[in-house]
Amino acid sequence: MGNENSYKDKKVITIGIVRELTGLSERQIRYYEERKLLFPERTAGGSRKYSFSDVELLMEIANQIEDGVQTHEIRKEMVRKQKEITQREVRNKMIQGQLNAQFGIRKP
Amino acid sequence: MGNENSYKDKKVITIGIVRELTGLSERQIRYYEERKLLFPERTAGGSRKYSFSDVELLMEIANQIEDGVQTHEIRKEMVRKQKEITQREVRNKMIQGQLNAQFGIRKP
DNA sequence: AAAACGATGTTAGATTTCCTTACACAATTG
DNA sequence: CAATTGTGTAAGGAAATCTAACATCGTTTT
Repeated sequence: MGNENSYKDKKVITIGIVRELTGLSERQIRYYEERKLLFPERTAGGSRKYSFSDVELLMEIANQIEDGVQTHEIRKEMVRKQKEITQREVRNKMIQGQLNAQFGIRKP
Repeated sequence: MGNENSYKDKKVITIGIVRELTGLSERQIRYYEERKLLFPERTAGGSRKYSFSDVELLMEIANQIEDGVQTHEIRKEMVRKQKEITQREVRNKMIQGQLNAQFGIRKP
């Protein structure tokens, strides 16, 4: 269940490299953060750190922007998708709870 | 055959992050490069860029050093292993060539 | 023993990278 | 028309990185 996605999601890439990888300007990258489309971490000194997932996300964002979609719309869709995922997880957890109640608890 | 290793081998991590990830000092990281144990790329401005593979390699190096192995020995072993791999590849390529010669060429 | 080597720390000064804030402006939206 | 959106650019400062050099100290070689 836990992903061996250790690399893809690790926040280790500075904004300059992200610029190189995506072709976006630093201004754009920071702006999309301001619009709450992605959430880089920070070094102790305050520099942003991104993951490969972030890079991929940025490229998708860039495509949507190019198609005339506004950041606000992009965000709405992202939140919607995330809610879906979270709800599925909650449901699964509940089902798991039921199963544990029925079969998981053995008398000693 | 080609690895979907797009992330692991991509050189995108600056030395400060590598320091955090490995616990080594920047001095050490640069020194091991001087001893030809790893080969970061550079940004346009000259900053070093490492991959996750490099980070893993650095941790292995750190272990060996701790065991009293010298960089020179580490390098010899690395070269040996690499030669092995290369030779296997050459062999495979030759075999592939033979197979193509026998079966790959069809008359039209 | 003296000299050389190996591994690492530290310092210094220069350069690069990154940060925030602010202003500008064109295009789109309400 | 007023507000919002998306982006560029500039300024000034702080953080991160670079190279080169010198210092230390343990180990190896001569």
